[in-house]
Formats: sequence, C-alpha cells, structure tokens
Amino acid sequence: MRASRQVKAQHHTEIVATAAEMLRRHGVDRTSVMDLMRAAGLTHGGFYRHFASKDALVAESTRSIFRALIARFQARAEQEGPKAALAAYVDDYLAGRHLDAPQEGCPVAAYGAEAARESPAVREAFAEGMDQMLSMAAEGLSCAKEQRRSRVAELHALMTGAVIMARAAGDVKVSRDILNSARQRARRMIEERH
Amino acid sequence: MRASRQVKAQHHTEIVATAAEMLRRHGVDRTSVMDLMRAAGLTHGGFYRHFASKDALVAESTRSIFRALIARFQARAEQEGPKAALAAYVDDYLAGRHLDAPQEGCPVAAYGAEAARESPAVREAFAEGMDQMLSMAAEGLSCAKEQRRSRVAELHALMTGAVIMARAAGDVKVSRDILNSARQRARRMIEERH
DNA sequence: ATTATCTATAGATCTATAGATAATGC
DNA sequence: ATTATCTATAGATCTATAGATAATGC
Repeated sequence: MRASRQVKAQHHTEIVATAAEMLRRHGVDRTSVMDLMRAAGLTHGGFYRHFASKDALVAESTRSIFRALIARFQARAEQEGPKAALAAYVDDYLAGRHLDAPQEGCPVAAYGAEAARESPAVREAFAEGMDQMLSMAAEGLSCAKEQRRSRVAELHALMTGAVIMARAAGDVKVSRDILNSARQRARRMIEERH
Repeated sequence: MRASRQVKAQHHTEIVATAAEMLRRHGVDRTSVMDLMRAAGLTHGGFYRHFASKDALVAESTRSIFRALIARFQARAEQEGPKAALAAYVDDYLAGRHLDAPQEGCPVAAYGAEAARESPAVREAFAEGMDQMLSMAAEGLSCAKEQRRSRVAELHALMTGAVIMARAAGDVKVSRDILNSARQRARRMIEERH
C-alpha cells in the first residue's frame, strides 16, 4: 500500500526521530536498519527509498539531534536569557535522569567516541553540531567574550566526561557522587569572571 | 600443530594484548574475533579454547588495560611521588598524541560509553578498573584527603570529555584548542588546596 | 506512469561449534 | 590419552537490492 508524498515525508521524519533515540540508547553499531524500521512501524525494505545508506541516516539523524538540542537552548535563551538557559542546560545534563534517558540526552556522551570512528559524512555532521552547540552555550558564560570559547569547551568536557563515567560506574552511589561533584564545579565555572 | 602449555599461555597473553589495542582503537562491536585472532597470528577457531565467549575476552582485556595503566602510574609514583605521577598522567592524557593513539590510551575515553551498554561481566570489570584508577590518581592531588575523591572525579571527567570532544571535532585546530584549555584547567585543579 | 512500501533474498559479515590434525605430557 | 590449533561450517545476524503490489499524481 503506497503512501502519499505527505505521508512519505512523515515517515521520513519518523524514521529520523526513531533513529535519534536508538543511536543514543544503543550506539551506532547496535542500531540496525531492521530494528529501526520496525520501531518506526515500517518494513526494512522501504528504508532505501528514504536514505542512500545507513551511513546517510546516521549523518542526518545526528544533525537532527543537535538541531533539536540547539533549538531547545535557544528557546530558553530567548525567554530567560543565555545565562539562565546555560544554567538549565547544565542542571539537566548532570541530573540523574540523564543517565537513564540517553535517548533524549547529549549525543556527545552517548556516541561521541563512536562518531569519531565513523565515515567523514557522520564525523562532519557531528563536529558541526557540537561546534554550534558550544557556540550557543558559550553566550551564557559570565567571563569575557574572548575566553568563552575555551571556557565552554572545558565546561562541556567536564559534563560529558562525568556522564560517561557515571554511566560506566554502575553503582548508583558512585554515579551520584560523580554527577554531584561535576555539578558543583560546573556551576562555579559558569560564574567565573576571570 | 599443537602448542605446549607454555606457548598456549603466551598465545593467551598475546590475544589479550591485541584485544586491548583493538578495543580501544575500534570499539567493542567493531573488534571481531576473526580479525583479532588474525592480528594475533592465529586462526579464529582456536579462540574458544582460550575464552568462553567474546564477552569473557572483553572483560578480561578490560581488566588488563586498567591493570597496565595503574601499574604505570604506580611505578612513577614510587619513583617521583604521587604528585609528579599525576602531573605526568594529566599531561600524557591531554597530549595530541593521545588523540591518534587510542590503542594505548584511556579506555574510558575510547569505549567507556560502549562499556556501559555491555554485559554485567564487562561493566563490572570496567567499573572496578575505573575505580582503582581514580583512587590511585587521587593521591596526587594537593587538596585535603576527604575532598580528593570528588576532585579526582571532576579532573578525570574533564580530561575524558576533552579527549572525546577533541577526537570528534575532526579539525586539528579545534582539537588542539580543546586539549590546551583542558590542560590549563586540569593543572590548576591538581594544585587546588581548598 | 510513477513510486512508496512490502516480501523475499543475495551476499557479507559475526559468534560459536564440530571434527580433524598433530603435537604435548602423562 | 589429552589437547592446542586448524579447517570447515552452522546459524544468526546485517546492509542492501530485486521484483511485486497497490496506491498516488500527472
């Protein structure tokens, strides 16, 4: 039963959205086209009318993930200003919930190391998304403009590493300690003026 | 041609050592038993006389990786003291060389996110190795003993995140900036007394 | 006529096992 | 006799394609 162009576009969006979750929950290699299409409510054969390859999907889905994160940050920044937006981003990032809900969390913590080993198309999508995310977040820092780029890189590295280590730790108490320490440090880093 | 027990033990060590490099370079899923055994100079069929499963190898290899890193740290600490050992660890960690030589680098940055999705056996091996690594590194901090555990977690999170982000960035200039910023921050964190 | 999806499958993996081979070790 | 390794292969994936089907859109 063939779908209309409009429905096809919906399917396309649905596939990308499903992939965005599966990539972050299971990683690139453990996200199979068959599982993905089944989760999206379609059969696997139709996949290749939407994407030239699995690689092309991963690249597009990566762009979609960063676009959504950036849009959320931007919406908050317009409402309450860049400082409040960054503070909220940091608190959400280092919340216990982020550990168990990678499918809606940060792609750098979820599959950043994997992405670095992927094709140029995926790497470019990932690098560009990360760059835009950092540029946006930098505006919420209290320090002088010239130092924000370095500072935001340090801040995000701290948070990304903390989530990866907390997820790998297994023990809930250890995980919580890591997140709590990182959160205190992150909040201080945001306020630094020098 | 059957090998003696001694040679079998050598083969076992060689398989683990090869896996230790391949896991960090390619990740868990892209390290196949066949490729691994070929790299170790054996055929794939013999693998299962050494390990019950691929999973068992990943767990043992993970323990081996952490054991080696800890031994190196400990050797330096005995020679020059824990502070110098930590300073060296930090400088090696955030060196450009670490980006291109993951096979001899930190497993947390290489496949920590992947490890969190593996079997309990692998997760336990990873969590225990990370815990021992942090306990050891903590001794090189300048702050009071009670604060070292939190402080070392922040320090390592910063470094792990920085390496993952630098690897994902692709652009050499961006990567170097991330490492340089993280290095300055890390050196300051080591010296903190409060 | 075109095309979005489905069914079916090709071809290439990957983990794991079975049986043969040839040397070790009792 | 035991066993470490090799050859060969079973069985389960996974990506990608081919051809059929049934609607859309010109």
